Amino acid sequence: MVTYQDIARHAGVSTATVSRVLSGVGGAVSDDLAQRVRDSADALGYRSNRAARALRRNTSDTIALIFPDVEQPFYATIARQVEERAASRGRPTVLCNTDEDLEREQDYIALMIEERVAGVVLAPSSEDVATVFPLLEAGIPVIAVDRRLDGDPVSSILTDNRAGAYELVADLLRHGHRRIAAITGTTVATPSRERLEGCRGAIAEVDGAELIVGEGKLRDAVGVENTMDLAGRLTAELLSSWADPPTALFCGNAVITQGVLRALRASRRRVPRDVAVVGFDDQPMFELLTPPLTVAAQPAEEIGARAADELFEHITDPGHAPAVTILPPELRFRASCGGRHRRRARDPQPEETREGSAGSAPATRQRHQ
Amino acid sequence: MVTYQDIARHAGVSTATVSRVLSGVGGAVSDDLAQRVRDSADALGYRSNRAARALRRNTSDTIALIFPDVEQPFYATIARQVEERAASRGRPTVLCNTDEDLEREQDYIALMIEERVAGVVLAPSSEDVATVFPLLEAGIPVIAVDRRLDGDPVSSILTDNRAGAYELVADLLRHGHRRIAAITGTTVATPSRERLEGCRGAIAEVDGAELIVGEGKLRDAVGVENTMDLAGRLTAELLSSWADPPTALFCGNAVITQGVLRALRASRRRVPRDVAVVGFDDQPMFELLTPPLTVAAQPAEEIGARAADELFEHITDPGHAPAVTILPPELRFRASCGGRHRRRARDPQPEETREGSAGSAPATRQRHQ
DNA sequence: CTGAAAGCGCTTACAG
DNA sequence: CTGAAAGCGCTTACAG
Repeated sequence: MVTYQDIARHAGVSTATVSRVLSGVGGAVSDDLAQRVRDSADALGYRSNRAARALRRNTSDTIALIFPDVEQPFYATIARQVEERAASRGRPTVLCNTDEDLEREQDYIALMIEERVAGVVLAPSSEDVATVFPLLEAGIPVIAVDRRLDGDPVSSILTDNRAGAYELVADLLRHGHRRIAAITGTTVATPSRERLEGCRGAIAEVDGAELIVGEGKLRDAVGVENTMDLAGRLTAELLSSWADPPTALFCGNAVITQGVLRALRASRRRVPRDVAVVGFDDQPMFELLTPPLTVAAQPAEEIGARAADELFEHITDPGHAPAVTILPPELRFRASCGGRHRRRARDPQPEETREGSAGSAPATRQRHQ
Repeated sequence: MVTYQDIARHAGVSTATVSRVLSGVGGAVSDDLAQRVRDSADALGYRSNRAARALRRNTSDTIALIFPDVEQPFYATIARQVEERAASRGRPTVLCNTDEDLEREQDYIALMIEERVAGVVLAPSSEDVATVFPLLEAGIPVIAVDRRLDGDPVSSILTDNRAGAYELVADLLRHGHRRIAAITGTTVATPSRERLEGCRGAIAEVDGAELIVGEGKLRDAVGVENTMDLAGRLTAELLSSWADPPTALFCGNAVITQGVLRALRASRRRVPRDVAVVGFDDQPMFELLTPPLTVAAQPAEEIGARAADELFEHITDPGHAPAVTILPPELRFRASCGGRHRRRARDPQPEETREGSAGSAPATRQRHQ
């Protein structure tokens, strides 16, 4: 193993000079010496030792991702964006999946502190600020994505969940639906809470409209397959065990949507004839279903890109003030709520797609002092 | 910051004893002292410093994932499995996306060596063994997934690509198709190469059958959206620019399948009436399409689980011999190749699903010395 | 601009 | 079983 010692001897300089040249910090070095150091490093086949650097600097270059589950495409996209930006700066990215388990979240946070990571992109499983205390205490910058924390102690970047859910339910109401069931995940975290608020807001504006909330039942959902199954089971219950079953379903995210659609297929129910369906989150295949699904698409790439950019700003400037960024979802009205877009499956027509943005475009940004 | 020094003073022992107790290695310690050390560590709120440990041991606990793209569900599933198993051992997992770019792959490997990672799970972008030389030279265990390297210098875990592709194309042939186009990604890596071989094998058994290979055009595909677009464009070309266009399409993976289906929808082509489609890889939504899609599903979870288990064995026992594990895909014959399963879209019936395993179940395992 | 030297927090022969 | 002490490969005041 080649060390600074070896390079210093080879180039006839001190290890301090080697460090200044190869790490790029600690002051200027004359062009002459710098070149000699680089040549010696190349000649000897030097490879840096990041552990030694991290020990000395008391921080690594690593960026941590703490998410519920990278198997969910929404988080995979964010992970991809952050990782790409970190890599371009020579920073490794660590991946942690919490499955919405608060204890695992705490364990991962402790582990990341032991790793002295340079920063964390976190989709917290609750809005309890205590979650991030250890990180803030350790002086590690945190950006929340998809979710926020009480009082917004750190920057958050998320979709306008209320607006997206409101528009989806409003579309169901416009199509005449009055009994609408919302199937969402754990309501402890931001998305379910805000999306339900959006649903309720739309419902409240129409006389006789009613929202059936299938919340909570998915609280123990772990993993994509399991979540789909639980969503499907809940769907079956809702549609069969009520004297007056809902005529439309609001699905809280893409995984739930898939579980719901699978359950409807299994019980031979047709969309939208038997029951209308709208969903938060889009997926490439949702457009190819018969009928195509009406959804609110989240700007996942932009959330990831902004999270990375903002995290690097906080790393560079620890005094950087936290801000909450709320990005508008893209409403994609297709044919799954019935009426307007309905057509015979055997006679496909080009689908009308009304695309629009909900919420105050392009983004709401709140600065905190 | 609390260090071993502080704990040693507090407990009235040496730092060597503290290390033996808290790291669990370096020899036995009397119960009495051990308890005092643990109590002191708790009392002082000790947090370990993994950089210091890594520097001293000359290896970190970290497991590295080097994949084309975690946005592809297949890799996300593997990442999830490995990460989960690493976490249960207190090991962080680093995520690297190469986009099949050989230079980025080399850069990531160099970075992982700088990190002194404990092991690597790699889906190499080529079969060139030179890829893993630096890792092997650095004494870092490597497991290849989804792909192999020439001469199999390291353990590999992958699907029986030939068998899966063979069965899919054989089903198309059984349905009377004779001009079949294969749309695959880069052919430098194992999956495309082996899947094409499987296609050719089935074609060769039927007189007058012909395989049109749409390979290579997707070589520069970067990212999920871009790959879908390129696959779609290639589909449009194949179906329109030929005097005698193919009547069936073999899609090399789930991303390509989605791009192909999107292009068929855009050009108002119906499956299987206008063109039959089969795909390697399954997705929850593929079953809900009209008609449901015939696919060869990969055991992604098992690949990830086995990769993790085998990697830990190599870390524990550096002499562990490399082995190639080939897992059978699950053939899911649905209705997208026409005939048998065809039904009117407005009159859904429970679909017949013939599930079977191709290849020599349960797994082929070759030991190398 | 450059170097000598201390030290980051651990681990590990070595001696007892 | 336990401790004194060296040292892993860097970085960084400090002095010149």
